[in-house]
Amino acid sequence: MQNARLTRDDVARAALRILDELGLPDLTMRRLAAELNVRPSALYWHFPNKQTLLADLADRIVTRRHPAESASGWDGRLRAEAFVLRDALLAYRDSAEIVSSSLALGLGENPAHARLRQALDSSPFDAESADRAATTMLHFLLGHVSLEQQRLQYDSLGARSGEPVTLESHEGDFRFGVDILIAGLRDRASADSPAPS
Amino acid sequence: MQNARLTRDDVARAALRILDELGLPDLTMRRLAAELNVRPSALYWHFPNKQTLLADLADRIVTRRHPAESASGWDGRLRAEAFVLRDALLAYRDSAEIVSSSLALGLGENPAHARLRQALDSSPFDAESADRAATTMLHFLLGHVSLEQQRLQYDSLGARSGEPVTLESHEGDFRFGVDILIAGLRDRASADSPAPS
DNA sequence: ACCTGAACACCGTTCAAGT
DNA sequence: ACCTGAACACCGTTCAAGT
Repeated sequence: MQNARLTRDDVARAALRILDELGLPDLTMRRLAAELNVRPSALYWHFPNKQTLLADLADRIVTRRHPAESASGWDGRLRAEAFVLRDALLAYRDSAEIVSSSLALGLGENPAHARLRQALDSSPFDAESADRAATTMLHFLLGHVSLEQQRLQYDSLGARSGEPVTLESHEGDFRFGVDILIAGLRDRASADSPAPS
Repeated sequence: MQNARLTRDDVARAALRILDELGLPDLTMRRLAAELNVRPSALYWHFPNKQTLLADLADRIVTRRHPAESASGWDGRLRAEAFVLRDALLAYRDSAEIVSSSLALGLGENPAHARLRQALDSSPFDAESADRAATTMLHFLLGHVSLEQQRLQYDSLGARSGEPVTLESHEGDFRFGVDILIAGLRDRASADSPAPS
């Protein structure tokens, strides 16, 4: 049972395992070290601190699924990207919270934003508006999935008042938000480009 | 210098003071107790735990400013409510994060959601759509202000790459999102009610 | 009713020293 | 280069006991 040398990758992957087995609150440096048969201080050779590790996880979670290519038009692509991102987030417990806080800390360019932004490259919006549109979508998306994941955990834990809150209802809520946003963007696009007045 | 008996209200108000003087990370039960010249365990007579205290703060922050009445139409009211909520949040440091996590924990009906929802009472949407619309707006709003507050703190702390990020640019981003959302809702409202096809 | 004292069971992080 | 040992400076929470 000799331990092979640890790589940065080993650490991140073990962290992801703990994350969706036990959830974010139980993803402590000490727990992670124990999982890797190593003393906690060893982790600080591979990552300068916990925040950096979490940012790395956020990247891995978001990058896992690749962009949807088939959709047509900037609106179709933006919509497809939003759904793919939601799927990617739903694959790991508490992922939305991790991505949100990494976004807030602003460590590097956020890949989730970059992908939504890219879908808008073929749109009639100027760079500033495209950025804002991507940000608006991202905020809605993270807020929605964050809440969805918390509800799932609460429900599985038993105690919840009233309705069971089905998966379909969550997807319906999500579709509603995405559709509203895209309809609003289409409206602005047609107001901006053909009639500068 | 005799200490008068502590009330629940005293605790909450001291917490709010610490919050916008030092920020959420420094709002610990031990620091709060010290501020009130009391031992940490004393706080647990007034609040069962820290989460409940934070939920109480979230309520106070959101309820501080009262709803805008003057706007006309459900869209005008929704827009006004969104701007008032943003103002209320900007009045306290890290408030968006507190409101978000209280929302996630789902302690009681969220007052922020209730106010956005109320603005939609006069809209043509059915109850489910109105709920979804309010939720969508809330997610965007909290995500936006959360990021805005983090950026403000980062900038004031010095180290930041590139642009200074002005207050106006944040307000522009916010207006953009709100306008897109409302345009999308108007679009759906006119598609739903007059032409069922 | 309201609070203290003292403990329990934890955290993230640093850093000299080992191999 | 990679890790241990040991410490530092903290957390939230509980609960018997005091007043």
